[in-house]
Parts: sequence; C-alpha cells; structure tokens
Amino acid sequence: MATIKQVAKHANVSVATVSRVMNKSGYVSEEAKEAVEKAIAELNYAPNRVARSLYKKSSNLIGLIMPDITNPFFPQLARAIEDVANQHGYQVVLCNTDEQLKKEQTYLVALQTMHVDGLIITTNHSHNPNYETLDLPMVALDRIVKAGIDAVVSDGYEGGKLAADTLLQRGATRLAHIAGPDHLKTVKRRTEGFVEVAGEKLVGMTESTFTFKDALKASQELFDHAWPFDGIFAANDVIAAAVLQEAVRRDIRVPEELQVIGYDGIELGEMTSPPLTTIVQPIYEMGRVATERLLDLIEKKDTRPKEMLLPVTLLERHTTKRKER
Amino acid sequence: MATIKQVAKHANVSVATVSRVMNKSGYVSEEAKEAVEKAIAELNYAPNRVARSLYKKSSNLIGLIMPDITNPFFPQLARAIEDVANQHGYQVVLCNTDEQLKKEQTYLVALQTMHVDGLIITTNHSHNPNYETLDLPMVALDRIVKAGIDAVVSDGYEGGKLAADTLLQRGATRLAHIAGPDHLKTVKRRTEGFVEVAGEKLVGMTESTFTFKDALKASQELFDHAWPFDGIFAANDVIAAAVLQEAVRRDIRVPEELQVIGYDGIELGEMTSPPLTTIVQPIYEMGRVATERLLDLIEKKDTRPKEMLLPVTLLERHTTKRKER
DNA sequence: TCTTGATATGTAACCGGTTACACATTAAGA
DNA sequence: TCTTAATGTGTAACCGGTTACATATCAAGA
Repeated sequence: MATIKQVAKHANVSVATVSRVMNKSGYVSEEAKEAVEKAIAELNYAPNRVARSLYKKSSNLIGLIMPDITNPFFPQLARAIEDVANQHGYQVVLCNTDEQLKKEQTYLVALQTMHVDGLIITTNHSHNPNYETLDLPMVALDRIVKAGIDAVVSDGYEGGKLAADTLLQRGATRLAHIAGPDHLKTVKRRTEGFVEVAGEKLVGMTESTFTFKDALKASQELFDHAWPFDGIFAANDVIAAAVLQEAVRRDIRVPEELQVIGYDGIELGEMTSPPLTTIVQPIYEMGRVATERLLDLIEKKDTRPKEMLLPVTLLERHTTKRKER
Repeated sequence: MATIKQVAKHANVSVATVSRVMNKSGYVSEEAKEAVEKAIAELNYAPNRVARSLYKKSSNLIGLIMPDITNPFFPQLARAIEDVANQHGYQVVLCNTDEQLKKEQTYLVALQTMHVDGLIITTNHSHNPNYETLDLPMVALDRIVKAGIDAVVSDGYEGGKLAADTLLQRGATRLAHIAGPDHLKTVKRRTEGFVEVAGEKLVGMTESTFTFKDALKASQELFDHAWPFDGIFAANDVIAAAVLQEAVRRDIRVPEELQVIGYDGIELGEMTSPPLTTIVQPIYEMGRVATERLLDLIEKKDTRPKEMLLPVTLLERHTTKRKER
C-alpha cells in the first residue's frame, strides 16, 4: 500500500498538499490538485485509516452489541444497521454477549480502546454500570437501557392490544398468552397491552424464553393446563411457531379451532404451516432509525436524548380467521 | 482515557518501561514492574489499540464478508467466527455484500485501509479479481474462491448421496429435487451426489435461489409439472420449508405420501410442522475451523493452502418415515 | 583487577496520517 | 505605490503506542 509520502514525492508536492486535496480542505492550486490526483490514481493510493484514526480520535467504526445474532430477530436488525452505517462510510463491529455482563464488559473496553465512534445496544441490562461511565454516543435498540440514553423501540403496548382486539374480533372467546422473559421491558409491554384488552376472556397464561425449545415446553404446559382456548398471542414469532407446532401435533386445527398471533414479523412466520399471522414491528426500519440517530449523535447534530416509538401493524396470514363482517 | 505517558509519569519511569511491562518484553526490575502495575490500576489504563495498530500494522480485526446475514444459514456461522475470534482477542467487522462485486470491492479497500489482519469469505466470486491481488490471509467458508485460498466446506456430494439413499431406503420410488443456484460449487455438489444415487428414479427436478419466495414458486412449479413423486431432496432447508408448506397447502400428507429432506440443519427445520428431516452440516464447527485456520495463517503457523472437508450427518425428524427393517 | 555478559532503563525515531504555523506570492483597494 | 487580504505551499509537531539504540550498573570469571 502506498503512503502519503510516496504520493507527495510522486506528485512533487508536500504531504500537506496531498492531505489537502484528499480532504478538500485549505487552499490548493488547480495545478497541484491535478498532479496529486494523478499520483493517487497511479499509485492506487488509499489513506491509512489507522493513522487517520490516531490523530482524529475517531475510527468510523461503530460497535453493535447484541445478545446473540443466532436469534432470528437480530440478523435483520444487524443488516439494517450495517447498511446505513456503510452508506455513511462506517463499518460495524459485531459483538455477541449472550447477555453476560462479563462478556459485555470485555467488549466494552475492547471497543473503547479501538476508539469506536458509537454503540448500538440491543442487550438489556437496565442498570448495567458499564454504560453509566461510558462517554460514547450510543442508542439502545429494542431495549431500554436507562433514562438519558436514546432508545428506539416498537409500540409493544399497542401491539398487544391489537393482538387481543384481532382475536376477539375474529370470534375468539377464550384467550391465552405466552409472555416473554420478565426482565425485558419492551416485551413486557406486549403482555400488558394484551392483558388489558383481553380482560376476563384471558383463561391461560405462561412465560417462556425466546429459544424454540423452551417455547415448546411452555406451549405443552399451556395446552396441558389451560386447554381449551381458541385464541393465543405469543410474545414473539418463535414462541408462536412453537405453539403452532404443538397444536398441529395435537391435531388441533389452526385457525378453525385455535387462532394464533405472534409478534415480530420475522421471515420465519412465512415458513410455518400455515403461515403465521403476526404483529409486525418494522425491524429494518428500527435498525435504520437507530443508526441514523447514532450518526447524528456522533456528528453532534442533536444531543437531546429521546425515545423513538415505532408503530406496529397486523399482518394477516393464515393462523387467524377472515375478518367477520 | 489515560495514555502511556501519564502512566509513566505516575509510576516515575519512562514510557518504554511501561510498554515493557505491558508486553512482558525486555528487562524490567521487580520494583519498576510493581510501580507500573499500580499506576495502571490506579489510572484504569488500557493501551490505545489504534496507536498500537499503526506501528504494528496489525489491528486484531478480521473482516467477515458474507452475502446477507439475513439468510438464516449465516448467523450461526457468524456466531462461531465471532466466538473463536473473540477468544483470541480479535474482533470481527461484519460486511454484507449481497453478492455484488461493487459492494465487495468497496469493503475490500475499507478493510485493507483499516489494516484488518485477515478475511473470512462466504461469498462466491470464483474469479473475483479483487482477491487475486490481495495480500492478506484469508479463508473461504462454505465457498470455494479459487485454488490457493484455503477453504472450509461440508461434504455436499456425500450429503446428496445420503439424502437419496435415505429416501430410497424409506421406500420412496419416485424422487424429485430442487437444486440451488447454479453458480455455487458447493451447492452443486449436493445435486450431483443426489442425482448420482437417484439415477433412473429421478422424475422431476428444478432450481431455485435460497429466498423463501423463490423456493415457493419453484415448489409450485415442481408440483404442477412433476407430481406424483414420493421423495424430495431440497438443496437447503429454506427450500425444503417451502416444499413442506406447499405440500400442506395441497393436502399432501408428509411423510406418508411425500418424504422431504433438506440440507443445512438450521434451527428453522425444527420449527416447521412436521419438523424437517435434513442433512446437517456442522455449521458452528465449520465457522470454528475456518477461524482457527485463519488465526494460524495470521500468525504464520502454517501457510500451505488446503481445503478442509467436513462430514455431514442425517438428522431424522418427521418428514421421513421410520427406517424399515 | 579487568573483561564480559546479563540486567535495567531512558531517549528518540518511527508508524502514516492531519493541521498549526510560517512564509511567499499575488491581486485588489486606498 | 503601499497595504492588506486572499491564495498557495512546505515544515514540523502531534496522535499514542513500540522498539532500536545508547548507556549504566553489577556480578561472575579470567
């Protein structure tokens, strides 16, 4: 790789001049500019970002901290983040923490020492002491870390209500629900919204993590203890898929006997049989908004913290009945 | 963040001494060592990796180039890579290229200028000119880039044969197949193995990309034109899921009327109804092996290029019949 | 006692950029 | 013609580490 010095020599100017034309800063004569551009082209020069980082104290890197990219909700988020970051000349460093404080801590110092310009956090340590002292632009995504840190989330409360409304409207009279992990505020809201509207009609409820295995176990328990019910809302699509599979295994016809609604809108829902009706949160959009917000923060365009609530919509596939008229 | 100079002053030694204790290199008296360690602890010092990179020309960063993290095969790979990299003190930079040469090119210069130490490539430009001139350790994963570049792949040929054998052994007599994109060598091998064993029994075959939508379309065509068949092998699990869904929609009973086998062993296969029988490639293992190989290459432990072929296994879930005795 | 090698430490060059500053030239305005 | 501001360019300091090299001390062996 050529260095700026070589370019300078090749163009018969000083390194300062080369730097000036690279950055379009300061005064440069047309003549010099052309010579430099020619040299750059001929030597196939690209400036060393490490050197630039060292002086500028900015790396054009952003850290993406997530629990586990293997969880099907996150890849779409990661994709959106990477797309937007890339469009603005940033790269993203992927960090899986499995929600372990220690891993998170390790990553945090690694990211700091490599001078990332900002952080997007999709893990949920509401009181993670690590973030308190961190002087870095950051935005929480699908999670609420603490007041004072920007957050981008979908409207889980409305989503929960929408799920209940839909089920009721399609003739369900006995509702059930599988909630997500208790410590996730954004997920809890879905349950709150659902319970609020379901009211007396709620006949069964349990809780599960977001792994398919656990969800299957929770479904089985629910079917064993609370059956019959004719409408169920799962805290996310993976859980809904488990419910579906268990229903099929028990020869319960969906949607005739049991209507199922998930939450997320991940591609998986399209692949089940029958395809899953779900409350979709605009995942890509959330990633996009979060990243754009982060870049604004990095460029100090706006620093008042705020929480961005994105609307959800109902996607009717085939685990709910047709709308009655 | 404290700098090495501050630590040096605080410990009453020179920066060289501090550097020596940090790197356990050269001679340092016990006395000095303790003073430095105390200073480091007190100032909460962590060396600036950017500065270190500049001098060392090594960043402890590895670039991960994939088509699209949103494709459910890749997150597991990414996860494995990140795990291993992290255990060795490396971070990974995520790059989605959508198989577009231009994006790939852009990333390649970005990664080079930030001095990544190595590359893991899961895209498939067999003749991508970009890689030819690149003087960077790299390993291809699930893809074969070109001779001279290490590759880690699963044994698709054996997998295809295993799928056909299994179907035949379970009583299927009319076989069908949906192949993957033609330009992916590793995927083509699956088809070759399958066709080889299926022989005369093969009554229908088509091709599809790895998106669910396309797969669904291909399935419909196959059912329209080649039905009846009683055993089908799909080039990956996403396609198999589409076949399954289409079969259910047509009221074809699986596995009684039609047995289905996928390839990959991704979690999705567990979530379909019925759960999918599939040829599993050891995805996590592949990521691990590739990363360990890359780290060896980076540390110059071994530089003879080689191709690593990992074995596949049959995972019998419920889209195939019980083994006949 | 003198030599020699091991131990210990500091100074300064270096990595490859960016930019403050000094200096030179030129054109416009008084 | 003299000032002054705008334009153009180079030198060197700087970012924060690593390390080559110079130098100093000390103990062991000749």
